[in-house]
Amino acid sequence: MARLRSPQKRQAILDAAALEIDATGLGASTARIAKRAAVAEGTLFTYFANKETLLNELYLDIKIELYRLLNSGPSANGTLKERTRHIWTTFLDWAIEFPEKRKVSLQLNMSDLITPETRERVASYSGTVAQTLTELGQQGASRGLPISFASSVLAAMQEVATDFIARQPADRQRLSDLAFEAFWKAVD
Amino acid sequence: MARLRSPQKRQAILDAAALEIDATGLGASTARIAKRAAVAEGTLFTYFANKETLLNELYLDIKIELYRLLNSGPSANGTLKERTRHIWTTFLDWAIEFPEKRKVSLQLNMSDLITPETRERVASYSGTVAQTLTELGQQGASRGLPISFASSVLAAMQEVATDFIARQPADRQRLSDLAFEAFWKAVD
Amino acid sequence: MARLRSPQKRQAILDAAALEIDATGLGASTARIAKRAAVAEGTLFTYFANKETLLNELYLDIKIELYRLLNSGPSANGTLKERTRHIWTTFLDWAIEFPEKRKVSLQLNMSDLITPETRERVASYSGTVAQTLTELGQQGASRGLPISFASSVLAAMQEVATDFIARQPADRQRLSDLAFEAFWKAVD
Amino acid sequence: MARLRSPQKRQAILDAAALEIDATGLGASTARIAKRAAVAEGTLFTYFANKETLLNELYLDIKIELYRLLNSGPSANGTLKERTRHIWTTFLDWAIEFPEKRKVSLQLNMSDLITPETRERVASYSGTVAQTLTELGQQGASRGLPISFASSVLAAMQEVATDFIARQPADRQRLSDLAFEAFWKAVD
DNA sequence: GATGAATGAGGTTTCATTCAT
DNA sequence: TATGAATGAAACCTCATTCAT
Repeated sequence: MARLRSPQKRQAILDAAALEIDATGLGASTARIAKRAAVAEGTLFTYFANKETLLNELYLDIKIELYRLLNSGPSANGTLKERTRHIWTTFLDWAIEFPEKRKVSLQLNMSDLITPETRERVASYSGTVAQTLTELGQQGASRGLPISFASSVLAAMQEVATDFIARQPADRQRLSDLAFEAFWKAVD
Repeated sequence: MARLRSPQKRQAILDAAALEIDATGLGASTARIAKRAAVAEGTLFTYFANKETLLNELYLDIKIELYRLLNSGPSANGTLKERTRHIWTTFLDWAIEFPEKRKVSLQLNMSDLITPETRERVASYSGTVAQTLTELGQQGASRGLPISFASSVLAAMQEVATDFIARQPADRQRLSDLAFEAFWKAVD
Repeated sequence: MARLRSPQKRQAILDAAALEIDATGLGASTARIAKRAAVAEGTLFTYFANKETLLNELYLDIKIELYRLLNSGPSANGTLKERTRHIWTTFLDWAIEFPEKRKVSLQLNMSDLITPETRERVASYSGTVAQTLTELGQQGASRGLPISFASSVLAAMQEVATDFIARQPADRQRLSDLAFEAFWKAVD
Repeated sequence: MARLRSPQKRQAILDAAALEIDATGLGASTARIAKRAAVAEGTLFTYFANKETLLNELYLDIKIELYRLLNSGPSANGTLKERTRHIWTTFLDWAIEFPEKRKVSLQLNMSDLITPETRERVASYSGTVAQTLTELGQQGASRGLPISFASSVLAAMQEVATDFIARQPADRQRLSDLAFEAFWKAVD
């Protein structure tokens, strides 16, 4: 048997890519990513066929991690508001802890690089969160609006809240609470 | 920089840049931008010192145009809700009419290319809109939140609404109305 | 007006390509070709869109020059044998004088790089030579063989003769004469 | 080099190399050759010290096989024409049956990769064919020409005939006969 | 001022070869 | 011996910018 492909090395490349893209944008060079991951330039391409694939895998990796967090905890139990609140809090915790992942995810999402196939793969990891978001879209206030409208508003307001908390970390709890209540009034 | 020969040529380059960036991202080459603007590659650099400057000027140009629209109409009169509604509608009209400008503005805003100076210059064009947004941030529901929170929520929900209208243009009026009311509940 | 693209520079690149390919094969790098032509690496690509195009243009360039030589002189006059003999001699002179062009032409012809379009363009330069070769293919000895058979034999024997003359340059005239007579017996 | 484990594996690599070079030229990568041979990338280098060695061995392998065929059959008996005709037919059969080997052999022969040592080793396998070719070169028509001239013409015309037969396989026998007679007139 | 050819650094990717397993 | 991950030089090509015309 030859050397095995190392999951750690793969992850190191993904992590390096996130940091590098955070620092310099989607134009971040594969050479710099490899260097930051402490592998040779060519090694990157034994783990990812090309840069586009690397970026898609990075997006998937980030989203899977986020969904795993969102789907943990007291999932199916609780009222809709409680479950939505859990999503809200979990997302904010993640976004504050890993600002580079959040930023990279947004940039990749906005770019034309993410393939429909990757989006499908991402969706397959949504788990019980999807059910909560669907319920959210069927509430009274969303009458006449597409089902996914409420979850889009949730995502948008999470981003807003994250931005403000990042600027005023000391007020984290209060900002999170107030922003969530504002959100809830919009969709309830 | 001396006074420039042809304002039309300058604007042609900015317009071409917006279209090209919309099509291929911030990595759009100056050569392609020049070609689309029907000027020589070198000419671009007589109007803009370098690519970064071009992108900053493009951002400024887009924002100025948007602010000009937002500040037109029955500005100071009317209730806060009416004035906010005017902003909402005007933005959506603009975003639907010029999707490439909206997209480019978002991409530039998220990138690290826009300098603090540019942001200041942008702010200097905000006009009476700023007053309305300030009032919005001082309303009851925003108690305890930063003043700019409400306007950030406004911007975020405008984006969400634009996305949904872009996908269902036939429902434009209804989606706009319902989304605005949802927004208003959040901040009122 | 800006600087004009220089035909000399273009030709310098083609010449450098021929020498470089002669020395190291079709894998000759564009960097080395550019260096030998005394232009920057990037300059090569302002004259030729890519390496494949460069090689096709090189093939065309070589063939055009050869056809120009073959079509000069007392073309339409003389017997078929005299005209064929003119082709024979002219080719040998060229092949001995420019061995690298001959070799590169053979290598390119054998590779899969030359497009049908290039071959058509080459054919359009064949001029009166084509008429002579056609007549050659219609002679008695070629009965039952494709028309182009005789000209293929001519080309093949020219190559053989060139090889021997290259190894025994002192016997040039005699080898050429004897080889031509051998050829003529084959097709007459 | 010690005795090699598996002659089959060695031959599989050589066969794969021929096919791969036929498909993509001398630039064919060792990785693809190994893959086609169903061995690991590194294994290729346990059988051949490096790529250049592999190509030399491939050339030798092809030539040995061809000489083995040419030297089979009613070798020493028969007239010179009959023996030459045997070479002619045998070569054509081989070239039509293994077009990729013929093409690769030509490409390698023209490249600068084949060492003098390899050419010597090839020559050592020529067997009784060498005698026939020598006799051919001593015939009347070749007076004044190098001894090897006739055999070079033979090889050249075999190539021409092969090309035409490849394009008109239905006329194989007739084309072969006529072309051989044309050849014979040249050297007899 | 306008042009676009010229530049060479830097981008992505391939590749022959090595070497840990 | 066999494997295939690891390597980094080198390949082709793009690009922002300069500058001769």
